[in-house]
Amino acid sequence: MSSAIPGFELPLRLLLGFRVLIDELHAELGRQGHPDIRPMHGFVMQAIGGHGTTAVELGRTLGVSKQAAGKTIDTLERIGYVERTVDPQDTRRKLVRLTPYGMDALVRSGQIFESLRQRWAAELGEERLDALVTDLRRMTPPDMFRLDTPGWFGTL
Amino acid sequence: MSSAIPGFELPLRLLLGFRVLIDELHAELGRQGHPDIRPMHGFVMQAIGGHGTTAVELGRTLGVSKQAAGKTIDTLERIGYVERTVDPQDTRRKLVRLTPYGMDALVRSGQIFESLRQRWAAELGEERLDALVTDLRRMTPPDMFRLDTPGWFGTL
DNA sequence: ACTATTTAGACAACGTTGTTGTCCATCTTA
DNA sequence: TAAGATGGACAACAACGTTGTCTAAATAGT
Repeated sequence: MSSAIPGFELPLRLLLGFRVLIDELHAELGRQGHPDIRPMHGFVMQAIGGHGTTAVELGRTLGVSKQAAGKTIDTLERIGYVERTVDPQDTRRKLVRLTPYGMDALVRSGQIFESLRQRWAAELGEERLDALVTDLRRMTPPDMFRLDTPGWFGTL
Repeated sequence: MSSAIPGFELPLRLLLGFRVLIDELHAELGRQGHPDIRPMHGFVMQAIGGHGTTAVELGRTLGVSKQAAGKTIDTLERIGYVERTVDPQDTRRKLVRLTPYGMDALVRSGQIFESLRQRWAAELGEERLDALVTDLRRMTPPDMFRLDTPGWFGTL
């Protein structure tokens, strides 16, 4: 299309593919009782994981400051996806844990992603989809959790 | 790794692949005389294209408000990548055009993307890379220029 | 031709999310 | 026990998005 130079297409298609999956995820999450969740939140909850974390730790995982992580936690707490509890071992720390509602969103996200993957497999064939993921795995860093994308794009 | 559910990997790898390419692009652009350019700017300049545009038109292309497009143009103007000229046909309109410096960045971006693509081809094989792009083209919308990604991610 | 509507752009106010700097309480270490 | 490191909160600021309002200019309708 408008980009005559073929090199432009590779990054754009990667981004578009990501967008399509995320948009479909959130459309479906909205139908399944999670209308307020935003793309970023899924990443953050994935980073929080099942065993909980702290603001500082979360900031490190996401590649943002502890203050930014704290604000995101504030938001997720406000809409009911996480809760803060004190750490009896270390009174300074506040453990951030997913609420049952948050766990529900995370589980559903996994299921929806799974069904989206199956849709891609039905369209492309399991073999080619495997090849695609395998090739991407080969060209990308091994630690999937460099999720500092919010902010990485967009800031001057 | 941490995501036990395989469906999570597909979107993350797509995003990671995009990130790797964009990060390498900007590292190289920095070396080639464009240290101040940001990921978003490449997209915007690509959207502006060779024949110029206006703030309203640019906003529509990028999927943001005309005010947001105007602010981005302000920034690009300040750092010397675009210039505004009046439209003699319509005195209300201000045509936004790439400066020679901006054109240089766009041309270099194309060349760098091209060499990155070649690196991927060397690693994966031309055939598999073609298959990857072909498959992504199949699963993504045809209009590559829905570049409203700045803001789409990240906002509550 | 005159008026009414639409359109382009500028300006202001505001919300969100990131940053850095500062401060205090608490844990760790020497 | 004293000194340093760490977790978290608070404030100030910057970047970038939004909506609303306003003016000037082009276009449409009568």
